[in-house]
Amino acid sequence: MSSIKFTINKKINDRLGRAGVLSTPHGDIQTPAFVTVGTKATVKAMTMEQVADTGAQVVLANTYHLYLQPGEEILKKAGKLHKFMNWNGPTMTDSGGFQAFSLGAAFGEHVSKIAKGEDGRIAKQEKGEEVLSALAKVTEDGVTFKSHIDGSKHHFTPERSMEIQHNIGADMIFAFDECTSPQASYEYQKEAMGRTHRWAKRSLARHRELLKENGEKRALLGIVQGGRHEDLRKESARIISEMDFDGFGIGGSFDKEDMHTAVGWVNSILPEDKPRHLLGIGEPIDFFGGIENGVDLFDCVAPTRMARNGTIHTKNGRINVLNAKYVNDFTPIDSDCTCYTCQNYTKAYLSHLFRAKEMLASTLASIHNLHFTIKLVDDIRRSILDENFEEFKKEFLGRYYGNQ
RNA sequence: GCGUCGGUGGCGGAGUGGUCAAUCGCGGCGGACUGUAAAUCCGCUGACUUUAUGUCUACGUUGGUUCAAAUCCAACCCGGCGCA
Repeated sequence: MSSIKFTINKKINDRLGRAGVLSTPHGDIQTPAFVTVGTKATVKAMTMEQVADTGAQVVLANTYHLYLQPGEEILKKAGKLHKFMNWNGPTMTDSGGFQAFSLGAAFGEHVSKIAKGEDGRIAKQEKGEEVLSALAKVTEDGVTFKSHIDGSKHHFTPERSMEIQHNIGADMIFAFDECTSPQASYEYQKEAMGRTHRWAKRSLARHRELLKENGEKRALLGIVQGGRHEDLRKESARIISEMDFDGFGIGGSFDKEDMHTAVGWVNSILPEDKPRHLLGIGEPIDFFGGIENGVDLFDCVAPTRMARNGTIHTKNGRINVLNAKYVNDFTPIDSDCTCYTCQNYTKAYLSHLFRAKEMLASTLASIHNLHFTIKLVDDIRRSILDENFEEFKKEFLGRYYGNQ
């Protein structure tokens, strides 16, 4: 029996989208929901009380980072992730599979998992070139990482990822997968996808053994890959669906233009009664496209990373508070926003903090962006329940992107 | 007053006869960021325009040496330090 339970309360007419509740051992998540990223068991620049105040329901940490520092034994001794980081709500961990990409093909390159326009350069991995700077190397057995902290070598296998994730102790964990570059060829995407499927099976097997051994409650989500190719995405969705996962992640690379179409291919195949998590996606426009195509959970570093770099969301689009025009702007970021930052501080003050390189700048901006993002997904959820998703989508997108 | 060192772009500071509108850092202006290698990274930053292997004005001031000076010489102005 699964340790999580997913209930659908309402669907969008003629679409894959739905609003529901995902019950975990540490509480319920109203879906669709944005999952706050706290990679190293901390949401950068914020205390967990501040994270909770933004409306966050669930936090996701990373296996690779916590394995390197402070190490799984410390997490275990601390009483697992929840206790260690002082977060009593639901948690997730990513498997380390994304680092096969970010420390591998993407290392030292200006490549994101989202390809924009005709970004069709050939990836190094398919030219057979050893990338001198790469810190990750993929084989059938797993991924060998060179620590970005001290250069030491570490080998991750699906089995090892499961062991570490059980030691970290999140409520929902992910199968070990390979995230590929959008620049990779069809052949490479196919090869990597096959490997991810074999790793999914191994992850599931080891996860089951560990559940028996430790008697704990933990859900495992399998990950669909296949890049931007329809046949691969559908094949992956079919194969991963056939395995007995508690839920699903949709990972890998996309073209910005047809990301949501690709998500739709996958979600029309995945079983309807289990939750789906679109990995690493989180710009405002993406939530609408993802949700109407059947996504229940999103996680993304964008809100907090952009905040630390001075880019802030407003209902009228994003702004860079470092721009000269905000030096003398004594109004809040967003007059309607109910977050702590908007209730108490002005753009001029944030501008000053960023220019002076004061760390409070990161904190205040993160509070706002996180609140904005979480609330946006929550508003979409409400619009599904109120049966006015389309109106809300049109209104929000018109205002947010219309002024750009 | 004498001696001595020094005066370079918004600031700090390279350069010590030609390839110098002048390394670099800071500051300024703008951009990027999508399962966090990230409080990071990338442009631009004398003026003008047809934004170019383009024109012009620039290295305290004035004059000189030289084919050629930010770089050498002289005087002057200003600043630091030392001695009176």
